[in-house]
Amino acid sequence: MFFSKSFGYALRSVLYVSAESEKQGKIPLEKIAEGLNVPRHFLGKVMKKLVKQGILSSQKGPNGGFFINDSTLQTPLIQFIHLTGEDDHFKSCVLRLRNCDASRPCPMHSRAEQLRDQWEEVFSKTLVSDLLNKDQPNYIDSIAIL
Amino acid sequence: MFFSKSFGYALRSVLYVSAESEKQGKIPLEKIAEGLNVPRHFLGKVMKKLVKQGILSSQKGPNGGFFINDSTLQTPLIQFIHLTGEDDHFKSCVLRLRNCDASRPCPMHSRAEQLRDQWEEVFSKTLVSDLLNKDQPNYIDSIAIL
DNA sequence: TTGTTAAAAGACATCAATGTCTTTATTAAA
DNA sequence: TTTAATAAAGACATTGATGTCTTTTAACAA
Repeated sequence: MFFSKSFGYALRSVLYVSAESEKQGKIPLEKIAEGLNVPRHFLGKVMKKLVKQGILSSQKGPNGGFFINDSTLQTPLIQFIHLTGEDDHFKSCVLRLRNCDASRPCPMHSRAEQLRDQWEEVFSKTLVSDLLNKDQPNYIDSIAIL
Repeated sequence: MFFSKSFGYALRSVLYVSAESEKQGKIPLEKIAEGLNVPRHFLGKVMKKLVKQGILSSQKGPNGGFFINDSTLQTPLIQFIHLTGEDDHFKSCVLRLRNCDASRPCPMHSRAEQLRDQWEEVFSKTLVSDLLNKDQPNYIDSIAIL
């Protein structure tokens, strides 16, 4: 029921950049890492994936940094699961049995399947924009402290 | 949405011992490890915890092994979560933020809380006996292959 | 009592996720 | 064109979960 740290870093970073880029333009890694209290270089690797996957854009050089693009706000959360390679959270058996499926269900199969399907639905239908609360004055605080 | 391997080993072992102990008496570690296709010595550590926690009993020496006790079949699945120290699956923030709670919710808080509560309820209400299907002739097969 | 069996315990190995540090590549500004 | 800023990439370290191997402890049987 737990996703990786990388997942959390990725989602929080996108929310951070989305929220901050209204005031400022591009946000450098340094600032994201400080703002979210996250290890800088490790975050760098996560950001790289976000850019490769097209969720964010980046630019090198002076005044460079990360910024949102046309798809950023419409990104469903399940994309962050793909990013961190945790897709099996929605597929694989809770007991980690290989040949557990509808035809050969493990004792937990049906109970777990319902709950997993609900998670998958939430993560497929919820978009980044749904998590952005621009009315909340201290929105950044809600994603800041690790 | 994923629990540890230890969790799976523990639950499957208890189901295995419960099912097998009808025919035979005590089940030695060796046989459980073979029957479930699980690394023997690692399983030994998991079994030790199951005994310490009172979910199973054990006896050393010739004809010894693991066997069920009065509480085994009435054990709720959440006990296996306690065993493997994964309680935070039901408590902690999906984004792993420390100060995320009802008063300072992260953007994922409410969505995740509902789903986590449902998992917790299933794991609290489902007992080992609910997963034992004695009518199914090849019940062991359903928990056997890793 | 002695030997054998099996759980319990401990020491170490492996692996993946995470984290740190350094180097390279690219872009804008001077 | 040179320099500085910044993302990208790579090498290595750390840590916790998992796995293997050996030693110790306890219980039954001969």
